[in-house]
Amino acid sequence: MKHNEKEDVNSSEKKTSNFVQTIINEHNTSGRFDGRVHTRFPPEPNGYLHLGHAKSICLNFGLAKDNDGLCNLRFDDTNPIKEEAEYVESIKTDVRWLGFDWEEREFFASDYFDTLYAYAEKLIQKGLAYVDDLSAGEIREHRGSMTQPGKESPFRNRSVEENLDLFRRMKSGEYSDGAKVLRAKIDMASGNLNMRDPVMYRILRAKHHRTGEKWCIYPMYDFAHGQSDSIEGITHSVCTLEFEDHRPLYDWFVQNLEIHAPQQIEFARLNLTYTTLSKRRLLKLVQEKVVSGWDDPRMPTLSGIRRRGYTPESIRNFCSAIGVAKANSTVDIQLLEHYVREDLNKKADRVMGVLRPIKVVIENYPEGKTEELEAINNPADPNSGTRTLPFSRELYIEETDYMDDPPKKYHRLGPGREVRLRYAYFITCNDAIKDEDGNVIELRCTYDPETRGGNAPDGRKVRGTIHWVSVPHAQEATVNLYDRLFGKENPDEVEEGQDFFANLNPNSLEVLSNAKVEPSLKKMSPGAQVQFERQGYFCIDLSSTSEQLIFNQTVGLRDSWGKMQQKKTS
RNA sequence: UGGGGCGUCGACAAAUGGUAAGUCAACGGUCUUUGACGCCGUCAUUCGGAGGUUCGAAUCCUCCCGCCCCAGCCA
Repeated sequence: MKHNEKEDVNSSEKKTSNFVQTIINEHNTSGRFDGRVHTRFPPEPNGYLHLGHAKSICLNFGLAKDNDGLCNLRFDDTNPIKEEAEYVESIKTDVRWLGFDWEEREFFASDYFDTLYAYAEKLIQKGLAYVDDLSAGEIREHRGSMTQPGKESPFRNRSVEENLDLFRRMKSGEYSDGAKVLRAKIDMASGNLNMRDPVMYRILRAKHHRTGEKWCIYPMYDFAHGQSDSIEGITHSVCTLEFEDHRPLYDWFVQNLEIHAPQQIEFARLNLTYTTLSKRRLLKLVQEKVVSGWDDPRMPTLSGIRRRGYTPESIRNFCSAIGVAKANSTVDIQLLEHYVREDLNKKADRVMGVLRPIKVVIENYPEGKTEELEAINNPADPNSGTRTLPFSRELYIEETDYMDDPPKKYHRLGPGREVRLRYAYFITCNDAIKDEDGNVIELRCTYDPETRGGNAPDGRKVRGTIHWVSVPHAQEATVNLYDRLFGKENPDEVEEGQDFFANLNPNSLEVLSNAKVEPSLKKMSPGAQVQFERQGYFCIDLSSTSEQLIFNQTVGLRDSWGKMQQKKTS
C-alpha cells in the first residue's frame, strides 16, 4: 500500500459517504443553505471525552472538511452544577489531539445567555411562553403519561404583562430556586411529551464556571441548543438519536423566534463490546477508584487511550470504518484494535523486551566478551534504519519460549532443541536448571559461532526465532499489561441483584515488574511507541523516568499460536 | 396501549427499481530471522416475515413481527 508520507488529516483520509452527507447533498441541490455547510461539536463540559465523542467529532469536523465548510467547538454549559473549567480544558486538549482545529470558533452556550434571555422575552411578548408557579412534582403530574394527555397549568393563561413582570423578577432573584419556571406554551395534549409546555428556564443559584454569580436563572438544553446553533449560523446540527423527539421543539423555537433555522440530524451513538461509554458510569469508575483516573489506560476516554498508546490516526480510521447510520449497533472492540495495529505497524520501531525473563547461559561463548549485532528498526518502514544490539554470554529470554516437554508444533526451546536468537546466533539447549519448586530458572545452552547474524552457512534451517536481551546490558522495566476492563460483552447490562461493578474484569491490569529491555530504550521519553517483537505494541508511560522505565501495553500482536493452544484446551 | 425511530453475513456497513460493495472476525493457503506484517482464496441465490405492484424489488405498496428512545426544573 502506497501511502502519503505526510499523514495529516487532509491527505490520508478519504471522503466517506453516509446518510448525513446525502441530506447535505439534497440541501445543496435545493439551495436551502446556499451550499454552505457549518457544523459544530457541542459537548457539555461535565466529564472527559470518550470514543463516542470521537465518532461525533470525526463526523462533524469531517462533514465540514468534505464540504469546504466550517465546524465550531461549542461548550453546552447551561447547567452550572455539573460543569467545570477542568473539563473544558481537557476537551480542548482531546479534540486537538484527535487532529481537529476549530480555529477561532470556540464558543460557549453561556456566551449567549443575554441573547437567550431576550429571546425568551420575545416569546412571552408573542404569548408563547408563560411563568408557571407549579412545583416540579406538580408539573410532572400535569404532564400526563405516554398514553394520556396532560392537563394545563392553572397559570397557563397569565397575561403577557404579568408574565414579563414575573420573568424579570425571576431573573433579578426575587424567588427561591424551583419556585417558578418559564414554560413554552405549546400543546399539553401532544403525543410528543417534549411539546407539552416544556420548561425553558429554571431558577438555580449555582456558581457558573464562566458567568459566576451573574445569573440565577439558566436556560434548559432545549431552549439553548437550537438558538445557539442559529446564532452561530450552523446549517447542520448533528446529534444522537435520543434527541429525535426534540426536533419538533427545536424547530418550534427557531421558527417562532423567527431566526435562522438549522437542520437537526440524528445518528446512532457508538456502542463498543466490553466497554461502557456512559459518562455517568465512567465518572463512577473514577470516583470509586476502580481506575486510577480519567486517563487510566483501560478507560475508553480519549485521555485514557492516548495514555494507552493509541494514535489519533488510528481512532480517525476507526471512526471512518464504523460509518454513520441510524440503526443502533454495537461495534466489536477488535475493530478498534485492528486499526491501532495497522497504524503502529507502520510507525513503531521494533525492539527486544523480555517480559517474564529466564536466564540463558551460553556455555561455549567466551566470558566477558561482548558483540554488537545489527538489527532492523522497522521492516515496514525502509527509512527507519538499523541499530546495534549488544550480545554476551548471558541472556534473558521469555519464560514461555522454553518447555520441558513441548507439544507438537511448538518450535521454540526444549531439551536438545535448536532455535535462532533474533539477529544473533543459533543456540541449542542442553540443560534446564530448576528451583526447588520445579520452575525453570536457567537454561544452559551452546551456540554455533558460524551462525552469526542468524544464518547457517550449511543452509540448516531452524523453526523458531526468539527474542532476547543481554544480561549485563539489560535495562530493568516495569510493564503494564492490560485486558478489557469488563468481562461482559455488554457491561451496561446489569444482572438481577447485582450492580454494574460485578461486570468488571478482575484481571484487567497485570503489572510485570521484572521485565528486561534492550539498552536503546533507556533514552526514549514518555509517549514513545515501540513494538516488543513477538509480543505487542507498547508505549512509555507518562510517569516513566530513566531510572524507572514504565511501559504500557497498547495492544498485543495477533497470536495464531496462542489462539491454537486456547482452542485445544477449551 | 400515545409519540418518534430502526431491522442487509458472527460484528459494523454500502447499494436510492436493474440483478447484494467494503472492513473486522472466522477459515484455508502462501511468505517469513517477529507463530507478526504482507499476499492469495473461502465466507448473504438473499436483505425481519407474509402478501402485492413491476419485465425486474433490499429498494415501491399493504399487513404482521422484533428492537430502541421519550413522562428531568439533565444534556
